[in-house]
Amino acid sequence: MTPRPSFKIPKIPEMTIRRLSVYTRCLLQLEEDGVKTVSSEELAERFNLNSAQVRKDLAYFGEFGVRGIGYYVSGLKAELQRILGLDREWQVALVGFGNLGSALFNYKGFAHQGFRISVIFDDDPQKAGRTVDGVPILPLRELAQEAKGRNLQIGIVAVPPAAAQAVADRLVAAGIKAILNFAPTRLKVPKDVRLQNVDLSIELETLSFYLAQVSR
Amino acid sequence: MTPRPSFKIPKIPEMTIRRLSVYTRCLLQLEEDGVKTVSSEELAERFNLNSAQVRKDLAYFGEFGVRGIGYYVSGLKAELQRILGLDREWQVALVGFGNLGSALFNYKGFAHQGFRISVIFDDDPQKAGRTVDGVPILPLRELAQEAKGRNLQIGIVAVPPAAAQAVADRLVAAGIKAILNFAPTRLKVPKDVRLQNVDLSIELETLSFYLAQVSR
DNA sequence: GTGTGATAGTGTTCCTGTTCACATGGCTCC
DNA sequence: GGAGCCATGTGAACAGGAACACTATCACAC
Ligand SMILES: NC(=O)c1ccc[n+]([C@@H]2O[C@H](COP(=O)([O-])OP(=O)(O)OC[C@H]3O[C@@H](n4cnc5c(N)ncnc54)[C@H](O)[C@@H]3O)[C@@H](O)[C@H]2O)c1
Ligand SMILES: NC(=O)c1ccc[n+]([C@@H]2O[C@H](COP(=O)([O-])OP(=O)(O)OC[C@H]3O[C@@H](n4cnc5c(N)ncnc54)[C@H](O)[C@@H]3O)[C@@H](O)[C@H]2O)c1
Repeated sequence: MTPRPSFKIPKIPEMTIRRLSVYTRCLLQLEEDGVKTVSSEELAERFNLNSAQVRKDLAYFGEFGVRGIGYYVSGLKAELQRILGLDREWQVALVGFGNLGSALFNYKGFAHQGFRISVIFDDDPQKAGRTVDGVPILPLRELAQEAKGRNLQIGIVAVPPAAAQAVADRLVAAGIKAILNFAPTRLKVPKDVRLQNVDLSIELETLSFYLAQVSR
Repeated sequence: MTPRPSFKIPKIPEMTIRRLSVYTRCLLQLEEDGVKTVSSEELAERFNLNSAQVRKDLAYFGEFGVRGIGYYVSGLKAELQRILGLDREWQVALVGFGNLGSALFNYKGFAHQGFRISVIFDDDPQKAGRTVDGVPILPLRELAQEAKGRNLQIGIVAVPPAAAQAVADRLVAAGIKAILNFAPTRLKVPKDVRLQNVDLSIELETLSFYLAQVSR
């Protein structure tokens, strides 16, 4: 019944994955600083969370630690990068090259982690046809053929809310299995497509809720 | 002991607040479409979640519904906006006017929800001193005095990771109680300051984890 | 005014994720 | 080579949020 490979994966909590990401970043820093080993306790206090949490998160994927010592920084870093799929390059399609889309494109941090925006789609005739930093901007209708030719694996949706579902449908139809959505819309996608939403309004409204509470 | 007003607030789950935000957006749409009432069931299926969830979320704050009918769209919308603090205008300070900062500034959606970016801080001498759309860009050192004069309540951190903690410290020192952080850094702030992080690397890495899993 | 149907509100159960606590087991030093 | 150390890995307790199922309540029809 499960579409997952059968050999393992005892169901990993979503939050664990997010923390792995954070640990990885921390390990990169530690490695740079020349630190060789780190304990779950040390790692935990940097993010003020529980050391058992850290151990449990890591133990989902294997026994990376050494009792009495801790974890070897570069070994663990490599393991986590492999687990998170950061040991390879992902081809990313950016859809929507407006305010947000261009900010994302110009941000160099993603490329360092192996996320390569190799093509941009935008239906604005002023933009489509141009090239930025050697990356072509194409009309959305060319998505299907480009997806295959470029082996696109991740789609970023940075178009206005009204266009978001249509764009997502196209991405899905093109065989893309992972979508990062910035539009404030609840997109419908098939179960085998992983959807991650970033909704800045929610973040701001959480803040204003808090402020409204304390100022009442 | 609790700094919260004593009359109510039986501890609201974080996720409830985030959902209120989503409900509000949906209600705005429904109102626009001329829909007068909506049931918890209808509301729930739009986000594929449970109708009991919706009712419980709303019941934390009062009895807004009418049994046998559902919720009156515009009444509920107004209530939720009040609860989320969207019935007033918040003064927002944007720190860092680079790729991301300018995308956020140019986005008009926030202003409609009452979040007004009334001043920008950036230490780049090429930027500081200028004005964009009537909003001044100032060096960070002027934060303290501006915070009082402009009654700044929310700070957005959009500077490089290395500068983020220093900026956050300044925001805190200036009396700002709510911070939205885009830098991939775990900021340390006092307990009475509400911190909301948006970490796009985590979102992308969650996607690549998923892709790496299924392709194994 | 009363009956009926529909839906909100809520106590309880269930389940997932977090924390605790301890036994396990590799490393080091004598 | 054995003893002691010390941080890991993990089963069990705990907590908090989500789902369920039931009861109370309201609108409306007759
Ligand atoms: N900019 C921000 O800071 C910000 C903040 C929060 C949310 N968002 C959301 O992110 C999304 C993008 O925001 P933005 O500010 O970049 O908007 P924008 O209007 O600046 O850019 C949208 C781009 O999408 C393109 N586009 C429109 N329809 C398209 C289609 N069907 N196919 C291909 N391209 C299409 C447009 O040509 C334009 O270039 C929006 O959904 C917005 O709500 C943005
Ligand atoms: N742009 C993106 O899409 C993106 C994506 C993910 C994360 N981020 C994060 O968001 C933050 C901003 O990214 P960006 O791409 O806009 O960077 P950027 O370099 O384009 O802009 C940073 C701005 O901050 C200003 N600044 C630097 N130090 C400052 C200080 N001490 N005080 C005041 N201003 C200062 C700089 O002058 C510059 O204008 C970074 O932390 C980055 O990691 C950005």
